Amino acid sequence: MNLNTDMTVNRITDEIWEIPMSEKPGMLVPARIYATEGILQAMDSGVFDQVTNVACLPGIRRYALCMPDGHWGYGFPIGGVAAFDVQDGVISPGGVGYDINCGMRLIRTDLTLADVQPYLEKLMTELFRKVPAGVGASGFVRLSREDFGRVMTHGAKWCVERGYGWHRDLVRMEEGGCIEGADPSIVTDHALQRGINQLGTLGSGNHYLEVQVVSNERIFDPVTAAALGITGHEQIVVMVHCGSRGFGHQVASDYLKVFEKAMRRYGITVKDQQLACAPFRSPEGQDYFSAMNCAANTAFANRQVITHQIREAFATVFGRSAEALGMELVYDVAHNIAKVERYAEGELVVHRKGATRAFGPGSPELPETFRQTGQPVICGGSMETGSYLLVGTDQAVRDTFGSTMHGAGRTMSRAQAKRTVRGEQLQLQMKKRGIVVKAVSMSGLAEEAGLAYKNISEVVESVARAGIIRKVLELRPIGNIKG
DNA sequence: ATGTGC
Repeated sequence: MNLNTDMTVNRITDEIWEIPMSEKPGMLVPARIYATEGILQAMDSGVFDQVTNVACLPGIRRYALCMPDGHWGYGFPIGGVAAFDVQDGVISPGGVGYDINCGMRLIRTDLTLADVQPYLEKLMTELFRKVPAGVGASGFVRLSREDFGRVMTHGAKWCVERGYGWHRDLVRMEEGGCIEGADPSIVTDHALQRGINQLGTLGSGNHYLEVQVVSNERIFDPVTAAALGITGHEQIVVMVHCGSRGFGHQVASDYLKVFEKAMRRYGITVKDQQLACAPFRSPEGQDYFSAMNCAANTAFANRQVITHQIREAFATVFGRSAEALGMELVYDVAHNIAKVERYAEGELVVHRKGATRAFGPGSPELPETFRQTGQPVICGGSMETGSYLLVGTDQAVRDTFGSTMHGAGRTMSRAQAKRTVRGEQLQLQMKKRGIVVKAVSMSGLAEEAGLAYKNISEVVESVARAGIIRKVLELRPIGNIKG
């Protein structure tokens, strides 16, 4: 087997690979990578280096994990999962990522492809107008400092109370769209200033809003699909990928600085400065956790306001209310977050960075709505290929701290993609293939070309065979809004 | 990801 590492990588099963503790001095647990052999061989050397660095962090339990969409990231690999004991373990901003509570949202409709096709251009124009996108974009919601504080503490709940969306949306979000223990007083003024005008904005990079169609022949589990509101027949859905924008970015930057100093104070050494961390129980650790939760709630709120704007755009174009169009939320799930969860080892701080929670039907944490199906997992592919709706399993809870993959995962750097693809040409080609793209930046569009990403079907297949999700259905894009 | 640099 030809891998991009000199380390010993042992095959545990066809989809689970383990790097033993003997491969790097200081490893406290083995590292495990979930991937088919093909995907493992394509993984960059950074994944092997970084996942074994994570395995050296104080208080880590069981394994440092990486999902099949994994690639090199800041300190931790993107696709990384690591759980630390709440008593003797650490919390690390690099294990969450700069975009705190970057996540996915899926909205169903009663519309079909035939209903939407004649109005697709008009719909995408209206969505592009109603959902501000691009670096530094401001939203339509004007907030006082007090109100922004409530967004930080109440998340999507604040939005719903202000008329941005429906009360029944809340049950269809991880944590009900509102994480407890967010204290706005420990957020810097700088972060507040950056975030206060960005509610309801998409952002840039790989963030997008996509109109998709359910491929009838690609419904793998019709019973679960129906339970989640998707019955097929070329049904139209809307997917949103975005996070906490400048606010979360500033929170991450602020605490990385704090943690670099704190590490010296607590005598913690790490393999890479980007793994800066602090004991979870320390004042610094608790402050970051609280500030991170402020950003996480802001991201839930951001996706909630965007949902409101999407519903308005559809209502305008189709001349019926969003309720009449059946625009119910399917689910909203984070893929950049740290959370305290209980496992066999006790209470752990589970870091998921480019990894999605995937609780199975047996999880008492899940609301009644999902106790039969398991928790929905939304995986966005590249804008040229498909996306997936999956559900978590009880095996994921046992094997991977209730975690799975989050998307296709890059194979090509942004710079390389820009050298290979021209945005204008890509937009034209996609139009010919029936995908209408509205983009703020043409170079940004080129960076997100499908050829820069792994084959999402193979990535999904890895985790399906490993038993840490069940496949529900695949979605195909027909319209995309990009920052 | 990001007022895409301290």
